[in-house]
Amino acid sequence: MIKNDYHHGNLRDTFLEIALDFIKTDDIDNLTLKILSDKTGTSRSAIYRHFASRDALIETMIQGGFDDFDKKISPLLHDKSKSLIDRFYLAGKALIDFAIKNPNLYRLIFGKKYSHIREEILSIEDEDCSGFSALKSAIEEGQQSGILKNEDSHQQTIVIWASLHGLASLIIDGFKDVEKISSEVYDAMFKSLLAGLISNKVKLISTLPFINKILEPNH
Amino acid sequence: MIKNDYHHGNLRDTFLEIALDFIKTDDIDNLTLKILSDKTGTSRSAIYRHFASRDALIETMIQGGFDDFDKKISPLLHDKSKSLIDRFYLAGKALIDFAIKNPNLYRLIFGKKYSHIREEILSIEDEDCSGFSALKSAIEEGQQSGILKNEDSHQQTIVIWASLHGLASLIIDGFKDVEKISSEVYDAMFKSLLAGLISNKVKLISTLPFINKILEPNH
DNA sequence: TTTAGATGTTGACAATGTTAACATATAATG
DNA sequence: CATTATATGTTAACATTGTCAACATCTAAA
Repeated sequence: MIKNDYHHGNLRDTFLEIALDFIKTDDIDNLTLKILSDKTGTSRSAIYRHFASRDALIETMIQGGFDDFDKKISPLLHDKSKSLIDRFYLAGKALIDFAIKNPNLYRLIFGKKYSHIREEILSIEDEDCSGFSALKSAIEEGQQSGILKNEDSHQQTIVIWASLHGLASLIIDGFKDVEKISSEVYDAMFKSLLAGLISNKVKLISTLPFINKILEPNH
Repeated sequence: MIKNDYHHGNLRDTFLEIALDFIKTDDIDNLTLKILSDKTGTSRSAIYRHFASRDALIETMIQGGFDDFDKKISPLLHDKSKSLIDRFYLAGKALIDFAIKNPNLYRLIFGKKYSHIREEILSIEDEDCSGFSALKSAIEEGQQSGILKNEDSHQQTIVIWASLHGLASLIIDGFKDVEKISSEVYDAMFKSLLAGLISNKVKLISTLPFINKILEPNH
């Protein structure tokens, strides 16, 4: 391991750590190379020995962030020890939570500016690791077991994903009215989504009291 | 009117026009003062006689853009010559259309960066002009006439708004899969939202064949 | 006609991302 | 061990950016 006055030893990882730490409290646009060099005690151009450009650093951040995101969402949808409805509820809530806890990272991952990186990741990504794919699988599972209406699963997946993404965005993008009641609104949205998804031929049971109330016949 | 070699005559409006024209095809981040000065044949600092800063220009753009947006959405929801369901459908589609036709403006208006301006506009705005308020009124109208479930109208408004905003965002923020089938997904989302909203005690009729099909009892 | 105010220019500033040329450490090779 | 190639870091410069102060010019009011 290289480590002395001249060589830092692990600059690449340190830059990434600092950058990921930075966007916990500030927007990526405000991250300058000077901040990175000051915090590492290096020169402003040292970063170019480890990343082709500032954008390349950010793209690496996105890859890591996407991984974190998938790891929080995907397992919840795959967890067969829970009912399908519960899994949907918890995964959706996890998405909102992730956005609230990491607003700048969430925006970075799902925003327009670096969408080419996201699309690249999505195209390479292992099917079962992706949160989106996991949601689609769960929906198809529900359709096969007769719990959910038998409609185009890809469209259904997008509808749900879009709804959650929209709510997350409103919450973290400065819509104060929404931010205030984010928790209740998520429950309301889940109700609405469920009503649009479930087949009315099957009676469901959830372990979450809140959800059972929704599922009652004459709600 | 001031107009000669030295004085442009209407620089302020011209700057705004150029800027609004610019974001038809490019992101606001790429709009520099040099672009504005080159296109007007003025110096790079001329803008400071009309706007306190680059941000101030952008904030003015947002005000105008928000106006345009409201003018496209609000009337559709207020148009009592159409059935409530039709109004919902058309207003939602208009929102998606606006985003697709003006992606950079849409992002500017509803993004995080200038949310303080948006919040200020929303707090001042005439209730009936705001698209959000119009949606809320329409929902309450539906609740009173028994068409819609009688739940918290503010929450319902946010749920619908968030869903549409999420779909619009996915479409314009580089999710190629969603962009491809944006039209069909909107219809699917509308179905889903409707299922979550309508009271199952009342039979509805829409003039849109697509919607009537959804409303059939055993769909 | 004089003068105040509005509007535009010039030249400078610091901050930014980036690059080329140079410096120094480590690692590989003989 | 000595030599050399490679990796890593520094320095100094560059163009671009938003911004501002000092100055210039035109319009409009007194």
